[in-house]
Amino acid sequence: MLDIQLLRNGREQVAASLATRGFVLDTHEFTRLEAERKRLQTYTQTLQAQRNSSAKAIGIAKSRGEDIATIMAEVAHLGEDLTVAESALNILQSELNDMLQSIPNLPHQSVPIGHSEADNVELSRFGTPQEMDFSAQDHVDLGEKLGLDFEIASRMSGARFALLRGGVARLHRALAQFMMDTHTDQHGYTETWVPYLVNAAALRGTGQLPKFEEDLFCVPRQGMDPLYLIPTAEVPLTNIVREQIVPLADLPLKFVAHTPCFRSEAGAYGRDTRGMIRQHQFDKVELVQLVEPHLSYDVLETLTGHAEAILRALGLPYRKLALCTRDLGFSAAKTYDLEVWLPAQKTYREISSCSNFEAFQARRMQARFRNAQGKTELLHTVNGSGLAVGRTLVAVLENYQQADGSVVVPEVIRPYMGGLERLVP
RNA sequence: GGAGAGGUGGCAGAGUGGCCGAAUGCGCCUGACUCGAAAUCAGGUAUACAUGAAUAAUGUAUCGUGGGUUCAAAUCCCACCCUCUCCGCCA
Repeated sequence: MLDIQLLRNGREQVAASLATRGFVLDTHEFTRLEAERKRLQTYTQTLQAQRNSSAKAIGIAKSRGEDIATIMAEVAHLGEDLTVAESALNILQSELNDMLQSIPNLPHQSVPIGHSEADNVELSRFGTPQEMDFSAQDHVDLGEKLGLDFEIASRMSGARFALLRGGVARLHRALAQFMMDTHTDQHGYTETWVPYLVNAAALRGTGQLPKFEEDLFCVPRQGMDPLYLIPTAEVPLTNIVREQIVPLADLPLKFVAHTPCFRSEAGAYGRDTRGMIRQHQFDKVELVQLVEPHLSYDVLETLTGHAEAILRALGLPYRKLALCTRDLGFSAAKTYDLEVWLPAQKTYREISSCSNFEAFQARRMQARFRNAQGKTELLHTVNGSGLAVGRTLVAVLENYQQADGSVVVPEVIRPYMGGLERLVP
């Protein structure tokens, strides 16, 4: 959520900034709602002040045993007027709030302006795609003989699910373990285990609601509010500080969690239908940092570096992109994507997304810290995948495949595989 | 699932209809005393919003959440959420 002061004082600049990401801000509607709000709020508060002073006067008069009939007559009409004014104000404030909740974050000044994902800017590359003297198989063909099964999964769950068995299942687990160990032991994150079902308020806090309900799996409950399956551990990890005032000495807070993620992929019909690239359920290791505002852009760099460290350790070729304004997610002010090389597709595919949200999520969650002056101030939130485990499995299978259809286990993963060096069909 | 108890400021803990945004204690901040500290004494110490140039002033809201009763609600009524204790069930 944007600071409403920003909208009041700099409507046109805000609108111009939002336009670069393809969002049209209805400034007329905002101005209209604001004017109406101001009028109603001032009026309501005047009535409330009247009610309070009359009530006080009645209390005093009564305790002195004076006659209160005159004062009572004065306030006779007040209750009704107040009810009308309060409910009108409530309606208006929730309209204003709905509008505010639906406005995406402002892009940081360093974000390249662009009109589509083609305008994302490649910043760096690591590694060189391996020359193969045979034609590379994709992970579906390759994995079929190694325990990767889509057919069985689709029979029990439908499209966009996978079932792993044997060596591939173990490799998947080993990759996640390696990531968790690296981030806790070497990068200083606190291992965290979190709920996989969260309420609507938590999702509003990070920005998945109210606009993106169709992307989520909802679990209805008899007589209770529904819960949602988390689309990413960002939601529970970031909401750790919801409605908290964190002491300065505790910052930065650094959390890492390995969780399943659930996405309906409602808008992705026909995209990436083959293989494990786009699934309703996938595992991800997520990094979240909660930091002081002046540090958040430095932290975005180091956090992205933590994700890169995994790719480097695994020896997977990748590139780093700065997303352009149009490609930015709803809550993000700036995002780096890491894309891993997939030899069968002969292309780079997203495997991590690292973003600075500035105070956008913190304002929605009321997540604050006490600064050196003792004043409360909104935190900045920064997060990134470190990494998407399913896609990492795909990348390892495809990049480490051999002519005979076997797959070499990356060296750093072997200790997690009981020393196994190779997956053999 | 059954029975009971309870949710008040950074913390502890009073407050059962009216000068209660809330006693008192602890903590914290400022000052006095002191060479300095401790102890002691005095004062201060929530958040958000509105009007506003304002970190001025004034007003409004907030005692788990949402409704209701009333001129007036932390206090009375209803619903819900959460926590704790005991019993049952259970990975």
